[in-house]
Amino acid sequence: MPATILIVEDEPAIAELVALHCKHAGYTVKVVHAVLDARDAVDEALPDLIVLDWMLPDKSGIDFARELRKDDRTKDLAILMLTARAAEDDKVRGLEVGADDYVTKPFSPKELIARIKALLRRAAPESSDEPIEVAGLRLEPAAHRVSGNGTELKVGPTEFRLLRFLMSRPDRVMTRQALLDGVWGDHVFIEERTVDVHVRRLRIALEPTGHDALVETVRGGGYRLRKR
Amino acid sequence: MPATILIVEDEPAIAELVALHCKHAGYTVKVVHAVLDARDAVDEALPDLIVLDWMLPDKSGIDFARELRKDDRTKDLAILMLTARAAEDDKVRGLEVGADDYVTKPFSPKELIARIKALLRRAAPESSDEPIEVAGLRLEPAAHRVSGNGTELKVGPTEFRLLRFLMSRPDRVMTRQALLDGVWGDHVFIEERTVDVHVRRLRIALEPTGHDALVETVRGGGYRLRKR
DNA sequence: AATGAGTGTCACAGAGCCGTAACATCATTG
DNA sequence: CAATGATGTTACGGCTCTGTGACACTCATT
Repeated sequence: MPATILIVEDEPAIAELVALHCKHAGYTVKVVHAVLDARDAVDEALPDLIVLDWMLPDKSGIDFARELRKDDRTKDLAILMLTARAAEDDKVRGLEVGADDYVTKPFSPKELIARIKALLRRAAPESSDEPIEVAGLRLEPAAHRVSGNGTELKVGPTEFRLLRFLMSRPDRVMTRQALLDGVWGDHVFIEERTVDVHVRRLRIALEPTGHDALVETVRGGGYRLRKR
Repeated sequence: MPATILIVEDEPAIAELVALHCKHAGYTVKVVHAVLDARDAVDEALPDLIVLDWMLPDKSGIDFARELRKDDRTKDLAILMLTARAAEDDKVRGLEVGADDYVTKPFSPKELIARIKALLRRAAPESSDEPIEVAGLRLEPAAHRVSGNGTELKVGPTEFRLLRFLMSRPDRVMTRQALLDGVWGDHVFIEERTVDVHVRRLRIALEPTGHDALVETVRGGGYRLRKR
């Protein structure tokens, strides 16, 4: 049975574009243009995923996302936020208000669908604030703290996000592009080689643990965090 | 396997600039100056990506993009739109109907190439990421890792692809040409004997498993991976 | 203004990988 | 058994990729 997607988007052109691609991808689609209508739609039939614009006529998409997170019924609803480019990445990342993912406008339809699919596939939200433990490392998002084998590690901001991203998918080879997308955000123009430098900085930061080669290089592929 | 890029741009100076940078980045380039010519070019040889100017003499680039999206053959074609700065972001955002990304003029060549690279990478098809197990070997595409009887094996990039290809069709005799096509890609000019060398390297890589003759030679035929 | 941390980019060197040639060995055929 | 062709094995030059240190720039704090 096809998943249903609720699109909350003011601008008709974008709403139509998104709806078109979702339909084409085989999903059932419902479009509303304001938060008020969105509430009704959610009450009426719980969708599997909400594509939510950041800027809406009656209320901020963020507020609506917060609101959804508070309600038990919609607490685990997958939310994909649409943001304007002006809304800087850091801002968005800093405000992480419960959206499971976000896409900046203008977006590629292909990318949008890919992210929707990804969200629907994994029920578990990845940006949880729960501590992660992998390979003897412990990362606490809330406290912004990393420790390995009991000792606390000094990890810079970028390295922290990099490590978090790697730990969220241990044992999996991440291409430099994937890391750029996941750690720095899409639509950012940074040399791929820059990833190498931050990987080095991360490795140095992880040295006090004693374990070396926690972050492995896959030649021609990217990097991978050892699971154990 | 260089990707081919079709540039649809009226202004000669810009067309040349873009073409130059694309060529320099190793892509095959074709330049046309109007939508009419672009249609022919697409019909003749499907490009991997189109750099499309917003303003064209005979027809709007947007209309052409819409047109491309409707055709099944070109539905998933990567489109990078070039827009004048005058066309303000909001306008672009609103009207954006199928371009995968866009760059405003004047643009930095670096950014342009970065975006092109990103688009082409994203367009690359992802083959199944499920682990394969054959003859005591376990190959995990996502982790880019091979293990035999519990021990991890050190396998180079080409050998990895070779093994993956063989494991995906166990017990089946693969000619050297089939291996070249499947592992190296079609239309690659490489000596068939090179396959032999990589098969040897693969055999060496698989030695730690204890089992020998996992990769069998079929005289006059090619190679085959034993199923068990 | 000075300082220091954080970041992105670059250049260089070394390591690893690749395709090929050349020679050795094996299988098949007569 | 000799001849012939196919395959195994090794070595090597060239090239790509990665590690690493240095540097400039920004931003916040002093």
